[in-house]
Amino acid sequence: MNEANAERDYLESYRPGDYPSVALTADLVVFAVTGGVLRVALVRRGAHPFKGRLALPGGFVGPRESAEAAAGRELSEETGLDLGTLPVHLEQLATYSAPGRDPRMRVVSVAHLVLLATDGTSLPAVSAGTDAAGADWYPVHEMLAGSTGESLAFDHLQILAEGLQRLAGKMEYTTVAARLLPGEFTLTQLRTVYEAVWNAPLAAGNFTRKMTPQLEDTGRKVRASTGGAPAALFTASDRYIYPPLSRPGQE
Amino acid sequence: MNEANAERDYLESYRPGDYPSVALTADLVVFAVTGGVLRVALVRRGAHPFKGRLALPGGFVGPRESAEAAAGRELSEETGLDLGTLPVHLEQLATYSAPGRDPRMRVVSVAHLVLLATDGTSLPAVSAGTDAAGADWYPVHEMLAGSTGESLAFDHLQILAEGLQRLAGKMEYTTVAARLLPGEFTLTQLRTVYEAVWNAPLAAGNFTRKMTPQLEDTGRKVRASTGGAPAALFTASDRYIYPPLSRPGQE
DNA sequence: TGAATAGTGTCTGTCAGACAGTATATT
DNA sequence: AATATACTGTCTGACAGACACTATTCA
Repeated sequence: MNEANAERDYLESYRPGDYPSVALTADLVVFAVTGGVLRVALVRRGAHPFKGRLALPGGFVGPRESAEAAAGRELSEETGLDLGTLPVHLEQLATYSAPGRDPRMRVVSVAHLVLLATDGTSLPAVSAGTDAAGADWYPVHEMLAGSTGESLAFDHLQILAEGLQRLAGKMEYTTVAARLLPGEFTLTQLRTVYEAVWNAPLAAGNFTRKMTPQLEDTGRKVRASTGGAPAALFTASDRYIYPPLSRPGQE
Repeated sequence: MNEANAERDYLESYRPGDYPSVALTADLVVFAVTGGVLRVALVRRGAHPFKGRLALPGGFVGPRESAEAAAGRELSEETGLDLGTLPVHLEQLATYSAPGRDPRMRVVSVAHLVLLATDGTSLPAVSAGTDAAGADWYPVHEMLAGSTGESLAFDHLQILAEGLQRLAGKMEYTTVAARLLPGEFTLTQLRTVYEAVWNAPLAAGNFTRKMTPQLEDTGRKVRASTGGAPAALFTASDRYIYPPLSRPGQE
């Protein structure tokens, strides 16, 4: 009997044993920037445990899908956004598996970072999914500073903090911040995103000088509406910035 | 009935439903540097599927432990090393959940990055665990270049590649490379680690100048054994290097 | 003394940070 | 004209890269 036959016979005779099994969920840290403020989509829990508390949107990973696929599916179910049409950035953050993190049962969560493109003024409506009494956008830095009076369910505050850390760090050496803006944007819009995520002001002139060679110039300019020179429109391809941007207050 | 009672009653009446469940494993990317070469611990599979192929060590996550705890447990079971005594670096890498990645059943793997401290010349013995016909150390860059003639089981080649990428990247802005060395080490030893991981030579003089202020000087010097000036001994506390080191060939 | 290694000094080009100055638009 | 915004120019200090040089050990 050759190896291929041995392998096929093995697979046919195999019966899953009593391996420890866990329920797997995909949780979402969905970021968007409006009004110069970084915001995260949170749902108000309508059921126990943590009834009435805010939580990250998420749901169970199906038996025939990856965690990433589940995250994308949850995103469209909760927000009505379609990953296929919109250029939505989705990446895996980390997995949270501490025993007892969900008082009901053994739940392991694969957290994902999602960046929604907005024009900087309006936010897509988030709809409450199952088990949720409502959903809305909340300012990230205020949530983490605890100045909103709201606390998050489960270990979701930690997940939110690590999501922000990932985004803020990645913006130093990539152009991923552009995923929070429409396909074409001005340098001022991009700088606003950086300032919202880093929660620190940046010098406009130096930002232009550093960022311009990292972007594609469309050659067109935006119609100036507020008085002032018309700004050039850029597009971004995901690329590495080298040497990286320096973040104020990091040292 | 108040909220606390409602929550308690809910938990008591709760019965786990038919949520999709998965088997969860913790896989290990264990790195060590000897002879100026970055090596990874791999086991030879003794059972189907992928019998005879090399694979990352790992095992199931128990019902009452986190993925990190399982990774530490597997590490001592497979290598005989104790996380409690040795300063072993362990961090989560990523979670791999593609359906069909294990032909037997639904298995989701939380991969972990482990850095073992060595003196640069000898390697700790790795013992084969259950289901393994053997275990040994293999050169990472050769494995990834495919020049060893060995191929890895499952999606472990991708996990290995992402483990190397994480380590190489983190070494730019932290002193984590010191976790691959004993508690006290010389700048030449540390530079050797950088060169092994980055697979590129570094200018010794400039490396010293950049690295020295990031480390703690013990004030003592190593006994020179090869002829040459005695090198100063340093220790490292995990800290951020700002601005980061620049990696040759990154641009 | 010669070889090998550790560490410092020096020069140059690049770039970040600060900020002034210029250009182009709206009102 | 006044004002607001976009962008460029300029200066300075810091630092990376290259490399020469000195210092300290072993054989």
